[in-house]
Amino acid sequence: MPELPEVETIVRDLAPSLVGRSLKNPRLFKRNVLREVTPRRLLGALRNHKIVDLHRRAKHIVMLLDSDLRIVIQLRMSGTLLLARGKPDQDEQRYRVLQAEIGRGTRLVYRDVRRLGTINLLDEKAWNAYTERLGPEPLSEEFDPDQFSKRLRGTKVAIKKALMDQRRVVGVGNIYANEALYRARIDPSLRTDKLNRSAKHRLYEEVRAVLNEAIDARGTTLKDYRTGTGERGSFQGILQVYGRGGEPCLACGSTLATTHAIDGRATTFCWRCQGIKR
DNA sequence: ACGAGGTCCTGCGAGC
DNA sequence: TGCTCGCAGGACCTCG
Repeated sequence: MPELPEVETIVRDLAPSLVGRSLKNPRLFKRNVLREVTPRRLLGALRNHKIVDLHRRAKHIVMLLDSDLRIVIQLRMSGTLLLARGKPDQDEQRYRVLQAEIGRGTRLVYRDVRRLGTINLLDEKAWNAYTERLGPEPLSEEFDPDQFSKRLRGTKVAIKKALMDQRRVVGVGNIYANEALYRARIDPSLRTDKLNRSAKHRLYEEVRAVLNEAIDARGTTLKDYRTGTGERGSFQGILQVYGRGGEPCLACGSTLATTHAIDGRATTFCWRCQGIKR
């Protein structure tokens, strides 16, 4: 679930407690989230190095250590990284994947119900090679409508699928793709090469607006997502289309529809506002 | 270059 | 109550 706003919220919450610190007693409970790295190497890196920076790139949490190594966490569907104190509750015990102590009775916990998330340990070269394949950050200052337009070139896939393609632009997943397309009044199934200049410009604006608003609301909690301090986000109460199939459109009152025709993912839209032929 | 579909996982609600 | 099925925020792969 976590998309850009959720990952950004977690990183902002955790950075003050983690940067400049080293972790103690790291423990790995489930090993199938590890990709290229072995448990031994991961735990060794956590044990022996201070955290010098924590930031977000795309939907990844990047923890830079005081070597050229970084621990890269991709939360995917149900991963969450948070600080916990006191006795771990049942859920934590059941779903924790990795944890480490940061002192004063506080621990850093990576929990993941479905364990589709991934943890990697990459040196600078491997990280650069990886991140170069990803698209630009939609909230960066350099990201302008022109760059967005260029990124959408050369494909006939549905605009919703292109928007979620992390090689074109990063950070947008199913929830915010639905929201941005609705807000920009664009048919999610429209071929990307058929979007006119004005539609692309509206989409650019709405992608940025919805991501910023979701960050302000500390993310969308449908089920598993928690902020870095273990709380629920609040954007789920502000969603206009996602999860509202069968309910009235907030703008025109038409009944919102849900389809799985685009890439097999739930797409909810308004026939009238998004100009879709029945 | 594209769409379709499978894969990694567990939980949950619907339907019987 | 208990079962089976399909679906859930993501990203990767193969096949035709």
